[in-house]
Amino acid sequence: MDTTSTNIGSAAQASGVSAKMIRHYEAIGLIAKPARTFSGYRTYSERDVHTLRFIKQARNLGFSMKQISVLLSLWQNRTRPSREVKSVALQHIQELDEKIREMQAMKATLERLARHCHGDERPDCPILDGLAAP
Amino acid sequence: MDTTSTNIGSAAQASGVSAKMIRHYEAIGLIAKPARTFSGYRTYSERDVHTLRFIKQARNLGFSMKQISVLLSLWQNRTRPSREVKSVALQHIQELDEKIREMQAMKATLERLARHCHGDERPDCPILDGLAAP
DNA sequence: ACTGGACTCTCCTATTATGGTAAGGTTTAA
DNA sequence: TTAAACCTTACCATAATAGGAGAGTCCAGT
Repeated sequence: MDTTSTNIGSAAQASGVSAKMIRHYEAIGLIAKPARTFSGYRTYSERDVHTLRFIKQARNLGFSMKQISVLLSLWQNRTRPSREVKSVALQHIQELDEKIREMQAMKATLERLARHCHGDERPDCPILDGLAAP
Repeated sequence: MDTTSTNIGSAAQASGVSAKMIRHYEAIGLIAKPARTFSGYRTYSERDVHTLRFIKQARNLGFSMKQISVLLSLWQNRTRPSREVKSVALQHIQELDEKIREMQAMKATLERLARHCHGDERPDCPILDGLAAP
């Protein structure tokens, strides 16, 4: 293996994607099957590692694998219209926003219930009452 | 089956928990095994339906099944200290808060990237650049 | 040259909560 | 009586990640 090619362990180290997940991404077709050494070890070029880092960054921003699949092909397409990239991003922003709002609503309800709960030895509890209410 | 006992379909209807999930909750031991008719149909009392509604409400507030399991036994324990209920609730609020913050951070980053993306026919795209950056 | 430890391979299992399907038995209303 | 609508169990699937088992490989130190 030359200097510009590494095995899965150091590709994982360098990209922040676990070896386990690299194999998984290969299995689901997100990334291409890498070359193998004579003995069957996967080998990754710096370009491959870069791709993995791209995936990792996208995961860190909460994109789904499907979205990442789209982003990857746009990234690798030199003639993409940036409109398409932006569309994926905006859609994800909207999804995030919805989830954030849902969770904020849950949190607000819970805080209201918790505020009225003594939180001591006594058994009466507005939180349970709230959950049991119709 | 008398008037105070229903089959799984109407218990689902009345509680908002799908029949599928009712069976599942039984399988994982969250709820007790219900009585059965001679022919094997599950029968649910109003109390059972009330329990299912409790579970549904807790799910709506984002509690995990494990947390709901705890909440259920506290609910059914007349001598519970409300402190314990409040503790579960506060923990969940904290979890929600963490997730909300994570998603807000993602959203902020994405919005920053998207703001600088033309979103037209041209291929250059700060969003992809951001994802590809080290 | 040998050996042990670190690495890799594939395959299987689990997670969380939910939905679907299939094949078969039951109840109910017309 | 029969057809629709219900119920039963037993599978499989989802999304993304992690863990382990058992077997093979690579390398550094002896």
